[in-house]
Amino acid sequence: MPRRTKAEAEATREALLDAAEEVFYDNGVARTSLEQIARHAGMTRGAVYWHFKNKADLFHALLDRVRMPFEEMMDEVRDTTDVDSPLETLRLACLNGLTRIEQPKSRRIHAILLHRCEFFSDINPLEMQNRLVEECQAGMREQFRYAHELGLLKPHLSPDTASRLLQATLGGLIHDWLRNPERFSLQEEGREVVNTLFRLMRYEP
Amino acid sequence: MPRRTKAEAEATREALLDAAEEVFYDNGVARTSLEQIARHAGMTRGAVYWHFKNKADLFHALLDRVRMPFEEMMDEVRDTTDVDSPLETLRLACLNGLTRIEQPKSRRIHAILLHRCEFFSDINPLEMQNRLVEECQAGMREQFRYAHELGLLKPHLSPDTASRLLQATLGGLIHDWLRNPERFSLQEEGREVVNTLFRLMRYEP
DNA sequence: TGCAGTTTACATTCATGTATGTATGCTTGT
DNA sequence: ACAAGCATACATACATGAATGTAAACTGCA
Repeated sequence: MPRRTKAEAEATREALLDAAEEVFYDNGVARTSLEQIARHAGMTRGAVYWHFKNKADLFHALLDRVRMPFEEMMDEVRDTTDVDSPLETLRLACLNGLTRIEQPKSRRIHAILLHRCEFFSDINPLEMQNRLVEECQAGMREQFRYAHELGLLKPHLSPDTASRLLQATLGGLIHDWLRNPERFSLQEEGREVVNTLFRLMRYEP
Repeated sequence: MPRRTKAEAEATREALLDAAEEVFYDNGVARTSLEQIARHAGMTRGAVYWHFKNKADLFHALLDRVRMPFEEMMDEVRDTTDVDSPLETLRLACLNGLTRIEQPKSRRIHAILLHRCEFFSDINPLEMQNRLVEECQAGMREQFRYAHELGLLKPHLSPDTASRLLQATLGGLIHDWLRNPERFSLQEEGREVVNTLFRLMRYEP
């Protein structure tokens, strides 16, 4: 019995994406068939092929639902708090990122992108990861340069190295946690690591 | 034309593993068929099925060729240099690790494990990664505790946090680099990041 | 000659894409 | 206002190709 109205159709589209997200997360992208996804959403493959061109198209649609650019996170911090130090803004944005990635939806998507998909058809997850990372890196470097000009960084700590260090640490933290969320708490140990790193980088006479 | 002697058979086994390594690296594990691997080694699937039970078995054999435990790296450093500070030993071991992972063989295997395989049949790459990481983490924590007792760590920097920080940074660095080795040099920027982190953690009156 | 090593041939499974069927909603002419 | 006709939103059926595993045939050393 087909859904008819526009709203209902949109609902099944979302249901299919939700289903894909869960099944991808549980079984990996390569191992899940469109049949599995459809069944998990209470539909058949016909519905999938109606809403999406193919598996790759569905995958793109999945990622589009959760993308959160770095710059927006910085802006968000600046809007909601009144710190004027770039280092503090950056630190809060990082903590913010950790919190976001704990949300089930965001967490599943990132886990899929990082650990549960290889390249297939026209999709290269490594390129996607790279885009995210480089964008993030650029934003961080800008803040660190600003902090450097203000003399807020430890002497002999170049903005470039600082941004690479933070980038690596954050990336590693998220990788590790997504790989096994039970191993440690992002909100406790994770924040502690980030705060510690900033404390080490900040110049205090 | 079948290979006959034991040595020749062993050679084709290695050739098959080499082929698998390359094709897995280029196309991902899921997307490569045993046929592709065999052809790439100048053989047919029959040879593969003679030497390995199936794809999963071949995959295990691949990983077994390059495993390098953390403890051994620490021992290696202690043997070849004469530093008595745990922090220095640790730092050198890390730099050592960066150098090792640049070797084509090691680099390909790790890239496959981190970025080019999802779970399939009885294989769960995430578990394998976890084993490596936890083992490494335990070793680092031990060294940091020792350094802490000797008063070598910055005040307010707990050994646990320090080890988590280093672990995350190293992991992130390696992830980032393996994802796109052209983006930066492990030997230059990578070492610089590690050295900087140790400089920040070390206590110097 | 027997057997380790390798090829070839074959049966099976399974996912994909597409074509077709169909029921419902929407629109338009009157 | 209300059918007729068309578009939408699916389900079903089928054709295809690709990968797997296995069994049987082959080949040359021992």
